[in-house]
Amino acid sequence: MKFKPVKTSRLYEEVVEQIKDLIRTGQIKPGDRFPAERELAGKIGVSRAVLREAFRVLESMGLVRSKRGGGRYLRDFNRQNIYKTGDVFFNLEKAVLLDIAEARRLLETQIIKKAIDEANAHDIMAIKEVLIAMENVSEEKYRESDLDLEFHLAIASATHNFALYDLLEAQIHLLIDLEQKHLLAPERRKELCHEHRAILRAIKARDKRTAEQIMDNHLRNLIRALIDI
Amino acid sequence: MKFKPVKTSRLYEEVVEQIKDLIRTGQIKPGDRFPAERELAGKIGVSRAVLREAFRVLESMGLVRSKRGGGRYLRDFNRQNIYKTGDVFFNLEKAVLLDIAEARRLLETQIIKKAIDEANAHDIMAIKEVLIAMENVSEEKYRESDLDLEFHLAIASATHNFALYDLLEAQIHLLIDLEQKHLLAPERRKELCHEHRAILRAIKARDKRTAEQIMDNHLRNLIRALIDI
DNA sequence: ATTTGACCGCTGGTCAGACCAATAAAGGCA
DNA sequence: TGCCTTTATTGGTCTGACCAGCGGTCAAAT
Repeated sequence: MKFKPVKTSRLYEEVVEQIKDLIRTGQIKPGDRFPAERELAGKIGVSRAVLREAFRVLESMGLVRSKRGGGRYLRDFNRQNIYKTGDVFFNLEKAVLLDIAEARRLLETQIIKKAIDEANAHDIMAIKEVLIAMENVSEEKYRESDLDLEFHLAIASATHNFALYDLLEAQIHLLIDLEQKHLLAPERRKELCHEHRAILRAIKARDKRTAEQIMDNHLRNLIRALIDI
Repeated sequence: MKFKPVKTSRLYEEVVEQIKDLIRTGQIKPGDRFPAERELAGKIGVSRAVLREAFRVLESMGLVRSKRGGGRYLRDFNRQNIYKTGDVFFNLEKAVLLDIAEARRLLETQIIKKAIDEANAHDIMAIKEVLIAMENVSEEKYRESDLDLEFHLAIASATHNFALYDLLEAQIHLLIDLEQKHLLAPERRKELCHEHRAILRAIKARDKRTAEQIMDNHLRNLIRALIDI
């Protein structure tokens, strides 16, 4: 039996999203001042307390600066740690995405080598399972799931270094909507499976050079596709 | 003239810190329930509103789970993205620190190569300036500043890829108290300058192999020191 | 004896209104 | 013109109130 996710009943979360939308859509730009607390609360239709809770969260993410007596301002967050800001940037500029994808490529070429050093039979089995699932699952289910990403994370997991895992996870998270768009074409899926299989083979053979090379190429393809979008 | 950090005039921030302390010191362990809102507010001596703002922040970091009618619980955050949880873990276990340091090593060996590809004269000058400052600054000022870290960040900056920069910055931030402890011995400082100078030389010569090798060794030293602690 | 359902006390969620403190702009004075 | 005072505005905090979900109690129904 499967049930649907229950709706979140937290007002402040919704408010956070609304404010993030203001930022995303550029209705408020870095340096701009937000409407006064009381006014904004009235417009959104929540109490001051709820609005403040929302702003606290944004504040702790470094997006907003509050000045008593002054007002609230959107900080200049572009040149700021994107990994804390999180999912504000749903539509990152292309140049930023390219940077992230490139960083991921460099990261994963290291991860695959480390994984080959550290992986045990159990790890390899886990990777294999993800791959098999990806090869055999129905078109529809594939579209719903992140099997491609899971494959990469399974490898990161095999490093037995959770810092590397977290790093890659954060990286992938920022690229996720992109992947969804690009990686789901049926013919691309076949290619992916092919490349994944080759990677797994190299891992099994403990062949670092080959594995690194395939992984590197694998991710360069992603970057190339990104450029074409 | 240097001044001490100004005391934060935000109550909720202080409360966040207090709660983090509860977590750090293990007075509250994953799965445990927090005291009821009203009770806790009374004990800390703040209003409910302030306490709630603090919990919102912790909640948005994934540390706490609130259940209406149930209570607030500390989540099981060890197996969770450490880069969002941030500075909760001031005293990370050694194994975790080793993971982070290792991840940093792998990251920086990539960064240095990328930097050599992308650095322009201005970037190199910036790196050089940090190095010179580190060589000439007085013992006392050195102890106060993060010149060693700045050197590494200057290199990351030379990649012209801000994702890489952010990644390294986050990584370093997690190790910062460690560095402070270890890197400040006067004799170690000389070594560091020596190694840094060699790195800069390799960058100028666009010699990737040498640069990578020195950097790798540089960071392996850090890891070794970590093990000895 | 077991199930059902109403009830009650606890918890977090939300609200409205009040006052304080820092800020910035308007106004007054030299 | 330039400095100082005043004042309206803004965020910061507190209080007390009520709502809504959760879990246990306990009696009525089966």
